[in-house]
Amino acid sequence: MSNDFKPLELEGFLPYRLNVLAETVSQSLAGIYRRRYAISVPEWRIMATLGQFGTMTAKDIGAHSHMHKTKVSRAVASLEHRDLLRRTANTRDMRESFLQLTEKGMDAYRKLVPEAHRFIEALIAPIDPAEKQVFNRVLKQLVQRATELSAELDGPDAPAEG
Amino acid sequence: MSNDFKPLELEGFLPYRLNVLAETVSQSLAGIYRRRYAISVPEWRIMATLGQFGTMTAKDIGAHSHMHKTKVSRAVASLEHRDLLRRTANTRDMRESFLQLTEKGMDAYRKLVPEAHRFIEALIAPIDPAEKQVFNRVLKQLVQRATELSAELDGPDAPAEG
DNA sequence: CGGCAATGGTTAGAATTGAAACGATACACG
DNA sequence: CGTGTATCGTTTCAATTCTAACCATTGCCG
Repeated sequence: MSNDFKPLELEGFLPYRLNVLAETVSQSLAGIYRRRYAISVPEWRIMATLGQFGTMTAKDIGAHSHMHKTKVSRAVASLEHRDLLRRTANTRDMRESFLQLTEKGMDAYRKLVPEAHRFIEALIAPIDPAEKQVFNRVLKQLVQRATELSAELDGPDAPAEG
Repeated sequence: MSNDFKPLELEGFLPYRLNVLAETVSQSLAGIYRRRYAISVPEWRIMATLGQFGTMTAKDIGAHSHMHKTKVSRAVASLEHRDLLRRTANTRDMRESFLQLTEKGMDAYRKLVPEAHRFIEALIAPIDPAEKQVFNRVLKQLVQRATELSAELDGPDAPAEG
């Protein structure tokens, strides 16, 4: 067992840094949604998904927006309650229903999207375009790699040692 | 009113992507801490901070590790309860105390750190070294910019405009 | 000194979240 | 058909986390 102990600095530790960045960005942006439309992050994700695809089931929304089904369920209920979203029964399969934005929901969506774009612009303004591209590419690679690792570590193993 | 509506795709939306990455990475890594030592993320952050600096107050830990004081308070209590951390009164100011890892805490720390390093290695293995550097630089820029934006949006404003 | 605001840290209460249990529907298969 | 299993979505319960209130102590200033 090697005793060459490589120290760890939290502020340079990638998972920590990613969390801090994600949280800071999320908080700022969520503040915009919330202050102007009282929309939460889960609700925003649903609106973004429906705004993009028109009509979807709760399950598909969850898969696309990376959200747990209970989170989707609750956010959908909240949006429906506020007339931002409408359910339509799927007569072919009564377990699920089709979800879409109402006219009011579309209005909100059409106002939110440009604000989101502006926010992103402000965020990445100082980044060099070439580096931005690299960043995007690496980000994508990391997501893929993290997903693989997650599957590896989660699936097998777990021999409750110690 | 301009109708040139730039669509938004969630899967390409930076805040969303950052959240998904941070969460995936965090989950995987947290699984390692938890399975082997029953240590949570807040607890890990505290151990990492104390492992790096030796002795600190709860307030300083919070500042350094970007955690809310209640989170620090509870995680410290849990670590203390398990003899991984020790408090020492500050006789100069009885409101705070000095915190440090116990010998047992240091042992755990010394085992955790190499595992964390291995995890990071596995995570960034496929990334080109040059691009890795760029990624790091951009990541740092984004954190700074997000912090600025956060302060701007949070501090002033909020004139509840239509 | 003596009051009073500020600070470090804990505790209480409310909100958010995920796991597990559940109800309803659909599908497979004898 | 009729029974058993899988699936969609909701609800319930427990854990985590934030906001606020709080306690003890310190520092400021008259």
